[in-house]
Amino acid sequence: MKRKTSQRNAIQEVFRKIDRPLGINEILEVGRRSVGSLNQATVYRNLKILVEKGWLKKIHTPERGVLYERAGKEHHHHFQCRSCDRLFEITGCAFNEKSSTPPGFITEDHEVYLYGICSSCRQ
Amino acid sequence: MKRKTSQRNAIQEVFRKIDRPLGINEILEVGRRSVGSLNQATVYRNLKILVEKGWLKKIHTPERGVLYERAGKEHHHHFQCRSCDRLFEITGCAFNEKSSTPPGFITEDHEVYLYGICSSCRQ
DNA sequence: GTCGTTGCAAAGCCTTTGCAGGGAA
DNA sequence: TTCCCTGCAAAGGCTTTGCAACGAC
Repeated sequence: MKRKTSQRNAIQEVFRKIDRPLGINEILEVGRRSVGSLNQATVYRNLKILVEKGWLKKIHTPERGVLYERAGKEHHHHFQCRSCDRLFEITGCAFNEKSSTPPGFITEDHEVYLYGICSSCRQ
Repeated sequence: MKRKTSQRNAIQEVFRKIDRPLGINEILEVGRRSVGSLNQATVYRNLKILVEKGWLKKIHTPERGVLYERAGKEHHHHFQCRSCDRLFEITGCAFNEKSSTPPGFITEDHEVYLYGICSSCRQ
Protein backbone atom coordinates (compact mmCIF):
# COMPACT_ATOMS: atom_id res chain seq x y z
CA MET A 1 0.00 0.00 0.00
CA LYS A 2 2.28 2.75 1.23
CA ARG A 3 5.99 2.38 0.76
CA LYS A 4 8.59 3.86 3.06
CA THR A 5 10.59 6.59 1.42
CA SER A 6 13.35 8.77 2.72
CA GLN A 7 11.32 11.79 1.66
CA ARG A 8 8.28 10.94 3.72
CA ASN A 9 10.49 10.02 6.61
CA ALA A 10 12.32 13.34 6.39
CA ILE A 11 9.01 15.19 6.52
CA GLN A 12 7.93 13.27 9.59
CA GLU A 13 11.28 13.97 11.20
CA VAL A 14 10.68 17.67 10.80
CA PHE A 15 7.53 17.39 12.88
CA ARG A 16 9.22 15.21 15.49
CA LYS A 17 11.97 17.78 15.79
CA ILE A 18 9.90 20.97 15.74
CA ASP A 19 6.85 20.71 17.91
CA ARG A 20 4.58 23.47 16.65
CA PRO A 21 2.35 24.11 13.63
CA LEU A 22 4.44 24.37 10.47
CA GLY A 23 3.86 25.80 7.01
CA ILE A 24 4.97 24.28 3.72
CA ASN A 25 8.07 26.42 3.33
CA GLU A 26 9.37 25.60 6.76
CA ILE A 27 8.76 21.89 6.23
CA LEU A 28 10.48 22.01 2.88
CA GLU A 29 13.45 23.94 4.15
CA VAL A 30 14.08 21.80 7.20
CA GLY A 31 13.30 18.58 5.32
CA ARG A 32 15.96 19.40 2.73
CA ARG A 33 18.60 19.20 5.40
CA SER A 34 17.92 15.45 5.38
CA VAL A 35 16.99 14.95 1.73
CA GLY A 36 18.53 17.63 -0.42
CA SER A 37 16.43 16.86 -3.46
CA LEU A 38 13.16 17.14 -1.55
CA ASN A 39 10.60 18.68 -3.85
CA GLN A 40 7.65 20.93 -3.13
CA ALA A 41 5.21 18.64 -4.90
CA THR A 42 6.46 15.72 -2.86
CA VAL A 43 5.89 17.63 0.34
CA TYR A 44 2.35 18.53 -0.68
CA ARG A 45 1.61 14.94 -1.65
CA ASN A 46 3.01 13.54 1.57
CA LEU A 47 1.28 16.05 3.77
CA LYS A 48 -1.95 14.94 2.19
CA ILE A 49 -1.14 11.29 2.85
CA LEU A 50 -0.12 11.98 6.44
CA VAL A 51 -3.33 13.88 7.08
CA GLU A 52 -5.37 11.01 5.63
CA LYS A 53 -3.43 8.54 7.76
CA GLY A 54 -4.30 10.63 10.79
CA TRP A 55 -0.69 11.38 11.55
CA LEU A 56 -0.98 15.10 10.85
CA LYS A 57 -3.73 17.63 11.23
CA LYS A 58 -4.26 20.46 8.79
CA ILE A 59 -5.13 23.75 10.39
CA HIS A 60 -6.29 26.89 8.63
CA THR A 61 -5.14 29.97 10.42
CA PRO A 62 -6.77 33.22 9.45
CA GLU A 63 -3.53 35.14 9.27
CA ARG A 64 -0.93 32.60 8.21
CA GLY A 65 -2.90 30.30 5.96
CA VAL A 66 -2.59 26.53 6.05
CA LEU A 67 -0.34 24.94 8.63
CA TYR A 68 0.17 21.36 9.76
CA GLU A 69 0.63 19.91 13.22
CA ARG A 70 0.93 16.45 14.73
CA ALA A 71 -2.44 14.81 15.19
CA GLY A 72 -3.48 13.00 18.33
CA LYS A 73 -2.74 15.80 20.71
CA GLU A 74 -5.18 16.72 23.38
CA HIS A 75 -7.93 19.11 22.30
CA HIS A 76 -6.41 22.55 22.15
CA HIS A 77 -6.56 25.87 20.35
CA HIS A 78 -4.13 28.45 19.03
CA PHE A 79 -2.87 31.86 19.87
CA GLN A 80 -1.41 34.00 17.13
CA CYS A 81 0.99 36.74 18.19
CA ARG A 82 0.51 39.87 16.13
CA SER A 83 3.99 41.04 16.92
CA CYS A 84 6.25 38.07 16.21
CA ASP A 85 3.73 36.15 14.13
CA ARG A 86 4.34 32.91 15.94
CA LEU A 87 1.50 30.49 16.54
CA PHE A 88 1.22 29.03 20.02
CA GLU A 89 -0.77 26.11 21.31
CA ILE A 90 -3.17 26.84 24.10
CA THR A 91 -3.85 23.89 26.34
CA GLY A 92 -7.33 23.33 27.62
CA CYS A 93 -10.50 24.79 26.24
CA ALA A 94 -12.81 27.29 27.84
CA PHE A 95 -15.41 27.02 25.17
CA ASN A 96 -18.85 25.69 25.88
CA GLU A 97 -19.86 23.98 22.67
CA LYS A 98 -23.33 23.10 23.81
CA SER A 99 -24.44 26.53 24.93
CA SER A 100 -23.22 28.10 21.67
CA THR A 101 -25.00 25.73 19.35
CA PRO A 102 -28.23 27.14 17.92
CA PRO A 103 -31.36 25.09 18.57
CA GLY A 104 -31.70 22.20 16.16
CA PHE A 105 -28.08 22.34 15.08
CA ILE A 106 -25.53 19.65 15.79
CA THR A 107 -22.00 20.75 16.55
CA GLU A 108 -19.40 18.16 15.75
CA ASP A 109 -16.28 20.21 16.20
CA HIS A 110 -15.00 23.68 16.85
CA GLU A 111 -11.91 25.79 16.47
CA VAL A 112 -10.82 28.86 18.39
CA TYR A 113 -8.16 31.37 17.44
CA LEU A 114 -6.88 34.03 19.78
CA TYR A 115 -4.95 37.07 18.60
CA GLY A 116 -2.82 39.34 20.61
CA ILE A 117 0.64 39.76 22.03
CA CYS A 118 2.63 36.87 23.41
CA SER A 119 4.55 37.11 26.64
CA SER A 120 7.99 37.50 25.03
CA CYS A 121 6.86 40.33 22.75
CA ARG A 122 5.17 42.06 25.64
CA GLN A 123 8.42 42.54 27.52
CA MET B 1 -10.97 61.34 -1.71
CA LYS B 2 -13.36 58.55 -2.57
CA ARG B 3 -15.74 59.00 -5.46
CA LYS B 4 -19.13 57.42 -5.71
CA THR B 5 -19.30 54.84 -8.45
CA SER B 6 -22.08 52.61 -9.60
CA GLN B 7 -19.77 49.63 -9.17
CA ARG B 8 -19.04 50.26 -5.51
CA ASN B 9 -22.68 51.00 -4.92
CA ALA B 10 -23.68 47.72 -6.56
CA ILE B 11 -21.31 45.82 -4.31
CA GLN B 12 -22.75 47.46 -1.23
CA GLU B 13 -26.25 46.69 -2.45
CA VAL B 14 -25.36 43.01 -2.58
CA PHE B 15 -24.55 43.06 1.12
CA ARG B 16 -27.68 45.03 1.97
CA LYS B 17 -29.76 42.51 0.09
CA ILE B 18 -28.07 39.30 1.29
CA ASP B 19 -27.39 39.32 4.98
CA ARG B 20 -24.76 36.62 5.44
CA PRO B 21 -21.04 36.22 4.77
CA LEU B 22 -20.34 36.26 1.03
CA GLY B 23 -17.47 35.13 -1.14
CA ILE B 24 -16.06 36.94 -4.16
CA ASN B 25 -17.92 34.89 -6.75
CA GLU B 26 -21.27 35.42 -5.13
CA ILE B 27 -20.62 39.15 -4.82
CA LEU B 28 -19.53 39.35 -8.44
CA GLU B 29 -22.46 37.37 -9.72
CA VAL B 30 -25.12 39.26 -7.81
CA GLY B 31 -23.44 42.61 -8.39
CA ARG B 32 -23.50 42.04 -12.14
CA ARG B 33 -27.27 42.08 -12.06
CA SER B 34 -26.92 45.81 -11.32
CA VAL B 35 -23.75 46.60 -13.27
CA GLY B 36 -23.26 44.11 -16.07
CA SER B 37 -19.66 45.11 -16.74
CA LEU B 38 -18.62 44.63 -13.13
CA ASN B 39 -15.13 43.24 -13.09
CA GLN B 40 -13.40 40.89 -10.68
CA ALA B 41 -10.50 43.26 -10.11
CA THR B 42 -12.94 46.04 -9.29
CA VAL B 43 -14.66 43.84 -6.75
CA TYR B 44 -11.38 42.99 -5.08
CA ARG B 45 -10.35 46.64 -5.01
CA ASN B 46 -13.64 47.78 -3.58
CA LEU B 47 -13.80 45.05 -0.97
CA LYS B 48 -10.43 46.23 0.22
CA ILE B 49 -11.64 49.82 0.37
CA LEU B 50 -14.83 48.86 2.19
CA VAL B 51 -12.88 46.86 4.75
CA GLU B 52 -10.54 49.81 5.32
CA LYS B 53 -13.52 52.12 5.69
CA GLY B 54 -14.90 49.76 8.31
CA TRP B 55 -18.01 49.00 6.29
CA LEU B 56 -17.12 45.36 5.73
CA LYS B 57 -15.28 42.75 7.73
CA LYS B 58 -13.07 40.14 6.15
CA ILE B 59 -13.41 36.70 7.67
CA HIS B 60 -11.23 33.68 6.97
CA THR B 61 -13.19 30.50 7.24
CA PRO B 62 -11.19 27.29 7.44
CA GLU B 63 -13.32 25.46 4.90
CA ARG B 64 -14.53 28.15 2.54
CA GLY B 65 -11.66 30.56 2.51
CA VAL B 66 -12.11 34.32 2.59
CA LEU B 67 -15.60 35.76 3.00
CA TYR B 68 -16.90 39.24 3.70
CA GLU B 69 -19.69 40.40 5.98
CA ARG B 70 -21.10 43.73 7.09
CA ALA B 71 -19.09 45.25 9.89
CA GLY B 72 -20.57 46.76 13.01
CA LYS B 73 -22.62 43.78 14.01
CA GLU B 74 -22.61 42.59 17.56
CA HIS B 75 -19.79 40.23 18.50
CA HIS B 76 -20.63 36.84 17.07
CA HIS B 77 -19.18 33.68 15.62
CA HIS B 78 -19.92 31.29 12.79
CA PHE B 79 -21.31 27.84 12.25
CA GLN B 80 -20.38 25.98 9.11
CA CYS B 81 -22.74 23.23 7.98
CA ARG B 82 -20.83 20.27 6.59
CA SER B 83 -23.84 19.13 4.64
CA CYS B 84 -25.08 22.23 2.79
CA ASP B 85 -21.87 24.22 3.22
CA ARG B 86 -23.69 27.34 4.33
CA LEU B 87 -22.16 29.62 6.93
CA PHE B 88 -24.44 30.79 9.74
CA GLU B 89 -24.01 33.53 12.27
CA ILE B 90 -24.20 32.51 15.90
CA THR B 91 -25.35 35.25 18.20
CA GLY B 92 -23.73 35.62 21.55
CA CYS B 93 -20.44 34.17 22.65
CA ALA B 94 -19.81 31.46 25.21
CA PHE B 95 -16.09 31.89 25.14
CA ASN B 96 -14.14 33.04 28.12
CA GLU B 97 -11.24 34.97 26.66
CA LYS B 98 -9.58 35.63 29.95
CA SER B 99 -9.45 32.07 31.23
CA SER B 100 -8.02 30.82 27.92
CA THR B 101 -5.21 33.29 27.71
CA PRO B 102 -1.86 31.89 28.80
CA PRO B 103 -0.10 33.77 31.61
CA GLY B 104 1.72 36.83 30.36
CA PHE B 105 -0.11 36.89 27.05
CA ILE B 106 -2.53 39.61 26.02
CA THR B 107 -5.56 38.56 24.01
CA GLU B 108 -6.94 41.31 21.84
CA ASP B 109 -9.43 39.36 19.82
CA HIS B 110 -10.71 35.88 19.16
CA GLU B 111 -12.61 33.90 16.55
CA VAL B 112 -14.64 30.73 16.94
CA TYR B 113 -15.81 28.39 14.22
CA LEU B 114 -18.27 25.59 14.80
CA TYR B 115 -18.72 22.71 12.37
CA GLY B 116 -21.60 20.34 12.17
CA ILE B 117 -25.04 19.89 10.75
CA CYS B 118 -27.53 22.72 10.56
CA SER B 119 -31.14 22.27 11.50
CA SER B 120 -32.46 22.09 7.94
CA CYS B 121 -29.96 19.43 6.88
CA ARG B 122 -30.67 17.45 9.99
CA GLN B 123 -34.31 16.87 9.05
C1' DG C 1 9.21 -6.98 -12.33
C1' DT C 2 5.47 -4.23 -10.10
C1' DC C 3 3.55 -0.26 -9.15
C1' DG C 4 3.75 3.37 -5.52
C1' DT C 5 6.72 7.54 -5.30
C1' DT C 6 9.57 11.31 -6.85
C1' DG C 7 11.23 15.48 -9.44
C1' DC C 8 10.21 18.58 -12.81
C1' DA C 9 7.42 21.44 -15.39
C1' DA C 10 3.01 22.88 -16.62
C1' DA C 11 -1.40 24.04 -15.35
C1' DG C 12 -5.07 25.71 -12.05
C1' DC C 13 -7.01 28.65 -8.65
C1' DC C 14 -7.29 32.99 -6.33
C1' DT C 15 -5.70 37.61 -5.84
C1' DT C 16 -2.97 41.63 -7.10
C1' DT C 17 -1.01 44.92 -10.31
C1' DG C 18 0.14 47.90 -14.57
C1' DC C 19 -1.89 50.56 -17.80
C1' DA C 20 -4.79 53.26 -20.74
C1' DG C 21 -9.35 54.89 -21.13
C1' DG C 22 -13.50 56.58 -18.71
C1' DG C 23 -16.23 59.14 -15.51
C1' DA C 24 -17.23 61.76 -10.95
C1' DA C 25 -16.66 66.20 -8.97
C1' DT D 1 -10.16 69.70 -16.33
C1' DT D 2 -8.49 66.84 -12.71
C1' DC D 3 -7.31 62.45 -11.10
C1' DC D 4 -9.79 58.53 -8.97
C1' DC D 5 -11.83 54.43 -10.67
C1' DT D 6 -12.71 50.79 -13.99
C1' DG D 7 -11.92 46.95 -17.27
C1' DC D 8 -8.70 44.14 -19.27
C1' DA D 9 -4.80 41.42 -19.35
C1' DA D 10 -0.68 40.00 -17.31
C1' DA D 11 1.66 38.62 -13.41
C1' DG D 12 2.15 36.58 -8.59
C1' DG D 13 1.40 33.26 -4.90
C1' DC D 14 0.10 28.77 -3.57
C1' DT D 15 -1.36 24.13 -4.71
C1' DT D 16 -2.34 20.37 -7.84
C1' DT D 17 -1.47 17.40 -11.78
C1' DG D 18 0.68 14.85 -15.91
C1' DC D 19 4.45 12.30 -17.02
C1' DA D 20 8.64 9.73 -17.35
C1' DA D 21 12.17 7.94 -14.41
C1' DC D 22 13.14 5.88 -9.99
C1' DG D 23 13.17 2.75 -6.25
C1' DA D 24 10.81 -0.11 -2.37
C1' DC D 25 9.31 -4.65 -1.89
